[in-house]
Amino acid sequence: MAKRPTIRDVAEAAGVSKSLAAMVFSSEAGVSADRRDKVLAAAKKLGYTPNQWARSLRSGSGSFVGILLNDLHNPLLTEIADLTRNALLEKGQQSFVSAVVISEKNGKRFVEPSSIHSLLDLKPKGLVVVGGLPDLKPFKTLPEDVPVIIATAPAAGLPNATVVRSDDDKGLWLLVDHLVDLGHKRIAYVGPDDSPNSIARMSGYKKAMLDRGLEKYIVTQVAERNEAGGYAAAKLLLQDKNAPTAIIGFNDNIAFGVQGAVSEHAKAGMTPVAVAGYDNTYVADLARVSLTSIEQEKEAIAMKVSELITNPRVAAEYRGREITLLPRLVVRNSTLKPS
Amino acid sequence: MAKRPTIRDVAEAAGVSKSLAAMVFSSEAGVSADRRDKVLAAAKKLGYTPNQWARSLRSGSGSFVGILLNDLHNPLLTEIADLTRNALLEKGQQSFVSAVVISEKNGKRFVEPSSIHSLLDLKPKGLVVVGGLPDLKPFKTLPEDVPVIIATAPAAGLPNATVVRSDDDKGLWLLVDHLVDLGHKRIAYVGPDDSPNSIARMSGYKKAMLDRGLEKYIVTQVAERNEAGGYAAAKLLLQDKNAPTAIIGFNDNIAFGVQGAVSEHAKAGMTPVAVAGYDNTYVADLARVSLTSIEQEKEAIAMKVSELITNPRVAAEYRGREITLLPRLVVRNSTLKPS
DNA sequence: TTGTATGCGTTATCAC
DNA sequence: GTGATAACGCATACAA
Repeated sequence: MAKRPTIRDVAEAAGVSKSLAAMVFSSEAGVSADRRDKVLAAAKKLGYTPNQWARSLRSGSGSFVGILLNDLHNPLLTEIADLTRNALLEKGQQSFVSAVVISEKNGKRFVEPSSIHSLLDLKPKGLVVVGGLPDLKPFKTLPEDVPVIIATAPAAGLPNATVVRSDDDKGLWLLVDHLVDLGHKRIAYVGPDDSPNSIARMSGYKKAMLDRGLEKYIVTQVAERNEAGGYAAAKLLLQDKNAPTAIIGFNDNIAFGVQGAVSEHAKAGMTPVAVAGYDNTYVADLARVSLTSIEQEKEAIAMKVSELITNPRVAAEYRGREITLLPRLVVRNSTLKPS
Repeated sequence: MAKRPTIRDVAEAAGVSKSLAAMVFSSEAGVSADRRDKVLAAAKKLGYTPNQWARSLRSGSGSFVGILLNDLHNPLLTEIADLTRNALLEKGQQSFVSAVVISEKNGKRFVEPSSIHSLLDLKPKGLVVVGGLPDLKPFKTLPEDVPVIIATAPAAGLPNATVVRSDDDKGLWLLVDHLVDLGHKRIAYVGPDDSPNSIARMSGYKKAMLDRGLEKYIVTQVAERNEAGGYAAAKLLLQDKNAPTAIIGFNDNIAFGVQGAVSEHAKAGMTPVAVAGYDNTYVADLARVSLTSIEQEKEAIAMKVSELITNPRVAAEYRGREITLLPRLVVRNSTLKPS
C-alpha cells in the first residue's frame, strides 16, 4: 500500500524546497500566495497530513493536549474524558486520549509506568488526568510550562497540578439531608477506604451525619468497588437487628449491588430500604434501576478543564490549587417508592 | 522539573558512546558484560526509559500494537479493548489504546481522520480496530506487513484486514429460538439500520423468524441506538392492537429503553412483554435489570485478536478473511417472569 | 522570500 | 566489541 507522504514528497510535487513547504503548514504568513496554493494543492493531491509526533520531537512540545484515562470501565471517567475532548475540540484544540495500563502483580493492581511515559513522550502541550492515579511521580519530568489538570481526583503529591473536582462533603451532605428529610435516621454508608477519593467520601458521610445530629447512627461497611462488593456489604448490614433503613453507596456501581440485596430483603417481607449512589452514571437513570445519585456536573468539570488547559493566564492563576464544583442531587425512585 | 533523560545522558554517565548504550536496549547480545552492566546501572540511576516514538520514527515501525477504540461510551467496546490489551500484555506485547474523535458537522456524525492518523503515525507493528468505523481508507497507508484486525465489525472495504466477530445470524437465531420455545409468536425487532452491523442483526432476525416458520409475524421498528430510541420504538409497537408479546433490541442499551416502555405497559394492566438485548453488557446482569442477552464471548474475541497480532504465521493465514465465533445465549428474568 | 544546516531521540550502517 | 555518522519527519535559526 502507498506509503504515507512526507513533507518532502509534497515539496517535490509542488516544485519547492522542503522548508518552504514546511512553512506553509507551520506559520500562517511568510509564503507568497501562489506558492502556498501550489503546496496546498500538492498536499491535497497526495493526501498529506503532517506527522505531529515528528513535530513534537523537533519542537520539544506538540500542539495537542494529552488526556490520560484511568479506567476504561468506569463510565464516569470515560464520560468526562469524552466531554473534555469535545470541549477542547470546540476551542479548536486537538487532543489525544490514551488509556493507562493496569496490571496485576502478585495480587496487587498497579499502573504500568510505561503507559504514562508513552503519553508524556509524545510531548503534549498540556495534560489532563481523568481519575485518581496511585502514583503521579512520572509527571514531574514534564516541563514547567506544561499545565497538568487532574479531574475528579486529589493531586496526590503533585504541587503544581490543578485539581478540578466536585465537593464530596457537599455531595454526601445532600444525600444525607435528603434521606433525613424523608424520615430516615439509620443511614449507613457502604464503600472502599483504600484511596484518597473513597476516604474523602466516607468522611463526608460522617460529617453530614454529625451535622444532622445523627452521630450515634453512623455505620460504615467496607466494600469492594463493584456491584458484588455492594451486594455483600448490604447483605451484612441488613441481617443486623438494627438494620439501616437507608444505604448510601460510594458510587453507583456499589449502589447497584446494594439495590440487589435490598430487593431480596423486600421480597422476604421486610420493610423496604432506601438506596442512593454517587456519580449519576447513565445506568442510574434507567427506568428499571432508577437510582438516586449525585451528579458531579461532568459538563462543568469538562468546561473548567478545557478552559484551564487552553488559557495560560487562567492556568497560571490556578496552578497548585484546587477548583471545587458544587454537586447536584438527582432524586429517583430508589429513595422514594418502596423497592 | 528534571528533564527526561535521553540515551545520551545514560551514555555519558556510563562513560560509553551513545551507540553502545543504544545496543544495550535494542539487541540482546553484542556488548561486553561489564559495559552492559555499567549502562544498565546508569540507566536505572537516571530513571531512563527509551522514547519509543523516536524509535518508531527511526525504525519505521514501533514495538507496540495500536488499539483504536471507536466509542468510549460503549461498554462492549471498552471491555473488548481492555481484554485485548491484557491478552497482549500476557504475551509480553505492549499496546497503546487511543480513542477516535467523533465530531458532528451539520447534524452528521463522522470520525475525525486526524485521530486515526495520529495513531498510524506512531507506526504500530500491528493495529486492532475495536468497533465499526465508517471509513477505513486511512489504513490503506499502512505498510503491507502490519496486520490489521477488526474486532466486532465488518471490514468495510479493507481487503487485507482480518475480522474477528461473532455470528449475528446465530445470535439472533438463539434469541428467537428461546422466545419461540417460551410460546411467543409475535416477536418484534427494534434497532437501527444505518450500519453494516445493524443491518446484519436485523437480517439475522428475519432469517431466524423465517426458519421458525414465523415470517408473517416479522415486525421491525427502526430506533436510534440508545435507551430513548428503544423506548420510543417500543411505545409505538405496543400501542398496536396486534402488539408483540416479545421484543428483541439491537443491543442492550436499546433493550433497556424497551424495558422501560414495557414496564409502563405492564403497569397499565396489559400482559407483560418479554424483552431481550444483545452484547451482554455488565448492566444487563444487574439484579434490577436482569436482561436476557447474547454474549459475544468477549474473552474469546480478545484472545483471537491477540493471537492474530502476535503470530505472523497465523496473521498471514487469516489475512483478508473473517473469523466467526459462536455467540452464547444468557437467559435472565426479562424473558421469564412477568416484568 | 527562499534555501541550507542542524537537531529532537533513536536505531542502523559503517568503519575501526 | 566499539564508536562515529547518517537518517527517520519535521521545524527553525540562519544565510543567501
